[in-house]
Amino acid sequence: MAVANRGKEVGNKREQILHAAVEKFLEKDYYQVTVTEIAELAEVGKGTVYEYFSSKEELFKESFYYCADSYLQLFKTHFVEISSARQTMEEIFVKHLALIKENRNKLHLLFNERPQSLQELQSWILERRQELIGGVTGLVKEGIKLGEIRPDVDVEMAGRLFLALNQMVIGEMVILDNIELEEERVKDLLDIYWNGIGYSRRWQGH
Amino acid sequence: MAVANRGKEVGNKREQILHAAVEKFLEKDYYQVTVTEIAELAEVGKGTVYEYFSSKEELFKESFYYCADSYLQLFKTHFVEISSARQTMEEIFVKHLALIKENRNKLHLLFNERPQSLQELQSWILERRQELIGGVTGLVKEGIKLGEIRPDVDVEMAGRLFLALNQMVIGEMVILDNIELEEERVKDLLDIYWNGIGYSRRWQGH
Amino acid sequence: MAVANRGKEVGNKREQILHAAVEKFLEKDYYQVTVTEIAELAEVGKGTVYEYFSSKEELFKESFYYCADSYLQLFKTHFVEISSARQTMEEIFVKHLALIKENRNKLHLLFNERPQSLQELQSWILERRQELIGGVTGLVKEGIKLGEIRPDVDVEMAGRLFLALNQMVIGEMVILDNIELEEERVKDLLDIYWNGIGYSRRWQGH
Amino acid sequence: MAVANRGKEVGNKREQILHAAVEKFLEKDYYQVTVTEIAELAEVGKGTVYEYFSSKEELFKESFYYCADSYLQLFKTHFVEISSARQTMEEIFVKHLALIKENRNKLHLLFNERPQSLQELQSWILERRQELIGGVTGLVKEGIKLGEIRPDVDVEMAGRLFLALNQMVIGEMVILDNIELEEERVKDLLDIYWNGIGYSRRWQGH
DNA sequence: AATGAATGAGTCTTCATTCAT
DNA sequence: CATGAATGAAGACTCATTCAT
Repeated sequence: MAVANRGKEVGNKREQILHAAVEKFLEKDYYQVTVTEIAELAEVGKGTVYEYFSSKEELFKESFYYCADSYLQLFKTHFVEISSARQTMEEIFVKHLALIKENRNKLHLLFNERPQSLQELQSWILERRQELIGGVTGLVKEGIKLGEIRPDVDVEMAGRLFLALNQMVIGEMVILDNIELEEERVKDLLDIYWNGIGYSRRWQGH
Repeated sequence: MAVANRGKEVGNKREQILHAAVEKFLEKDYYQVTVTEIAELAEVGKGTVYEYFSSKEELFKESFYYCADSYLQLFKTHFVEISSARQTMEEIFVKHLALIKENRNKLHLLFNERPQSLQELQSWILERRQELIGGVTGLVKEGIKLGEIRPDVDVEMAGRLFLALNQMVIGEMVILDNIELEEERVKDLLDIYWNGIGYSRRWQGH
Repeated sequence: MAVANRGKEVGNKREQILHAAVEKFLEKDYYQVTVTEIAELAEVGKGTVYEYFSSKEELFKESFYYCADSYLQLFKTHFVEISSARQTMEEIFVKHLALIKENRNKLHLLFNERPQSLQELQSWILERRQELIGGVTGLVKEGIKLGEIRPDVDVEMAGRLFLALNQMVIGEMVILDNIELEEERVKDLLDIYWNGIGYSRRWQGH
Repeated sequence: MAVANRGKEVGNKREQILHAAVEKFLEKDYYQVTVTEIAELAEVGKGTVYEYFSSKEELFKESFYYCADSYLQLFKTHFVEISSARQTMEEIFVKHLALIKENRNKLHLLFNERPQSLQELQSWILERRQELIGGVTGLVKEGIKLGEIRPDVDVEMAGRLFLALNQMVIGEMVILDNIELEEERVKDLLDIYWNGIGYSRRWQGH
């Protein structure tokens, strides 16, 4: 018994269950995952799940928060002390790609079907989203201050578009996962975002 | 008359049910909508639903296809005989916005979570998506030929980004529906797409 | 239309339906046959079935009677004017075998699952059975009178056993249909019935 | 005690359900018995039935096997170490009769109509039947070796007929249950089987 | 007479949750 | 704390029967 428990901390069981839940919710729909299944994978009794989580919905929410965390962190750590908007965006973008490659699964959960009935979760997502938008919009403003971004740009739209860009990459790789985006091509996306696709004087000059 | 009506009647019942289904599926999860509920809304017997649709899954698929149709048409009608890529994109973009305003609901279904278990549906969506990507990529190529778009752009990425742009608008308006995008601001998005956000010489010249 | 109807009599529809029903009930359980199925095979509308038969149960009963008829006839025609019990039994036995070979299907219905709820049918079967038993018992009595059958035999048991013999052949061939009984071997059965299996003086004498 | 009881308890619930199922299936058709009904009779929740049996079909099969067991045992225990075929057959026959009187109900299930759709069950029955036939055929062969049975008899047919004899008794008593066979008369059947009904020299000598 | 669209009662089965041990 | 046997509400689906045309 001691051996079996080696390395396991207090609060261990809760985590076992949470991990099992995440694994299952990544694999299948909320509705297609059964509590029994999770309990089995976590190697605990079905009743034990209810010792730590009040319901299947709660368990899903916690799983979702758990998976969302690293994703949100990625952005947040870049919203402070910017020396260059362009560079920061590139960093976010590249790390984003790396994160996806590493955690393809974890992210999947974020975009899987989730029960609309979990109103609390929906609100949470909206709030986080507002935070993100606020963050990237701030980034754009900073870029304008720094003279990197043209001052007539609609800062909020620009921010939202940057998010959309990032999420597009997720869409391609995680949801549809039928494409293996190379870093090069992904950077092209950012280039388009920065320079536009239009053939202006700038390019004519070449 | 009898003959003409018989056909209509049949179509009517089927449509009644389909409309009811769409309405319900817009309101709730696939799994949270019951066939009984749909039958009641359609004001037909439960068994009648099964006269026209072989299963709940089929009913959902048909609902989805029904809602997807106008959306897909929007793009497809613009993929032929282009005189200007910029103008075409603007047209698509504006009509897209109009469509959203008119059919907020129908579109909602397209972007709602859908059960991954409906594998056939997933494939259908992927295929349609590939078509769309092909279409917009073609549009970009055309733009290059016409000298509107810079030739060094990654055409596929540019195409995908255009799609992402459009879908972003949906995301903002339909899914989150917490914002009432004005046409002006939406056009700003397209401007960013075309000219980029970067402060290049072009802007410095002003 | 005239061509399609050629050879069809009045009362035709009823027979079409009955034949279709028999065919279906031979193929599958009462409960696994649907009225729709029968109507389709009979090439009539579902409602038409109910014009001629008041219910599915009634339709089954009629099908059963129809199939039972030829079987019962076989015996009945031999219960009159007997010159030799042994010979009559052989005749019945051989014809029985022939009937089975010809109508394997029709007989199948008689032994297929039938809804116990059809009390009326159960009674009918019991009555017919009593008739048969009466008949064969009479045959045995006749045999005794004619000096062919030993007078100390329990006539009713002997009669019932003769029936069992016949039904065994059906059991082997129709229900289990995993054996192709040759006429020779079947006659051996009758021989056993007539002479017993015991090694009595009779045989010792050889 | 706890351990011993736990096992018993589990067995008990399963048996409760099985007994209830047998009772119901004896009473009515497979298709006319509902799982709810069985659960009620067993005094357990509907869901509990599915804890112990994966489906209604499975429950029926188990009920059938349960009922078939004692019947099959009866024969099997007599297929070893025979000193007299005649005596063994009599023993089987008499015990068969006793078994019927005791377990009229359980046996009923065996000879009730059963849904042909339960293919697995049909196979099982055929296999058991082959075993029985093999057994009784062996018995006949033994009888020939022992000089009790005439050597020119078709052993398989003789075996099958012996089975038919036994089943006839069931048929008369259990299925039709309109007759209360006395042991005497039943033995007469065996006598016919052994000595035949024919009036040979043997009898003329009396 | 003939039809077949419409119906809804009735079934099996699943699974989140509870609670006695 | 931990368990898992027991539960029953809920839902998809079938099909005999009816009835308007």
